[in-house]
Amino acid sequence: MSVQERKQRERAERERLIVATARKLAEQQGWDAVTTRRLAEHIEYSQPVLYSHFRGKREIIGAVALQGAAELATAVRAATSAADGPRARVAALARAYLDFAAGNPAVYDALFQLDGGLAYAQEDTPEPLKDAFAALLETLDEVTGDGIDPGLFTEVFWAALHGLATLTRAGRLLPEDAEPRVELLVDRLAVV
Amino acid sequence: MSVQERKQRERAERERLIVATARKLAEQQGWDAVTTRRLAEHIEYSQPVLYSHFRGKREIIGAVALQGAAELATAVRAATSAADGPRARVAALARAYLDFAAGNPAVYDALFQLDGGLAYAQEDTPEPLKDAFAALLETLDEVTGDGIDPGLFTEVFWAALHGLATLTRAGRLLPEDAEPRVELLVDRLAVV
DNA sequence: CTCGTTTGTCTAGCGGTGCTAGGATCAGTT
DNA sequence: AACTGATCCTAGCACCGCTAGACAAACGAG
Repeated sequence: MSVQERKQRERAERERLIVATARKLAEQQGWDAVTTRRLAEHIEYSQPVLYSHFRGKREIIGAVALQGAAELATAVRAATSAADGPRARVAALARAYLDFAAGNPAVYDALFQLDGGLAYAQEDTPEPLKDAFAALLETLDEVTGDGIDPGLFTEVFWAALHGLATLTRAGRLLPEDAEPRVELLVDRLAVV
Repeated sequence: MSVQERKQRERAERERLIVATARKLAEQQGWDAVTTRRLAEHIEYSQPVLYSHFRGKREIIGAVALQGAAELATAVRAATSAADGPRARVAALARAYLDFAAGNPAVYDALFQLDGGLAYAQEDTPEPLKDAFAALLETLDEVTGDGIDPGLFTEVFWAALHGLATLTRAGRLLPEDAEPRVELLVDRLAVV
């Protein structure tokens, strides 16, 4: 019995190692550099071992994405809870979101840019993803305005943030004007 | 002399064929299906011929992107010029943009999602890209509001549209509520 | 303690990718 | 008619995600 437990623990530990290594590698050199061969070499196992933990590369990306969703939710909640007043909370949320995207580009890609095989906006959406959306909604609910569904408003606000994050990171927007963009977005979208 | 001209014409024709085929293939089966081998087979030449026209796959994607930018600009201008009043023009712009993204997903990917090796937001940004941005700015300029730089406002509005487009296409947002989202976005962001 | 059995891991290989070197072929010129 | 240069293709490189099958280590039973 205890033998099985030890083995299970070791397996779980190795799985964590795989995800952490994939994430580190992606953060350092981009997801293109995260090949199954390189990943296997870094964890000091052979390639097929990866497939005893995950169905394929997609699932590994998905695992990193779920980690990222949890961290994003935490970051957003930490930022909003430290701000006073609805306007300040929304601005803090926006900055926290964009900072997360800029600070963890590979994780953000895993979440929203790459195919991690995760279901979104559905019943079987994994909990961390729902919770990240909930973290946004908690604060944005305050500034939704009359007659508007808070969920819909959150979607729109989120889309705007996502657009800013991705266009900036892809070089389509210059990062210098990030702050005035946030100010404008918050001033217009949020009903205070 | 005339011989050289004919050859040049034929070369240009073949280049158009490459881009058109890449685009069609991408639109039908996604960019993943656009491999140099498949593309070469479709144009009935061998693989290396592609490399006598383009540096690599990136540049082919870039060529499709430039085509798309021109069409996007045209679509936006057509939609806005058919609408009466600033509010209606902005709403028409938003719908035209999102329709374009939904109707030409592969082209939209080439433009904003994939690496086509194009420069953005810089001096040497290709003309079609600048012009597509200009097409947005022309209409959004009217509803920017006092004290705000129209360019900055256009960036923010564009980012919001881009977010809606990409999140919807990736299954992160359900397409059913597209219209109310547009309404909300226009009502809040545009100063009429 | 020894012997099957099960479990785990690795080596080797499949079909695919983007890209390129080098030889063959064909057109235009003299 | 022979040369020359442009043009194109065959073949191959190193890499990709993924998997079959051989092998070894660890386990439980007698």
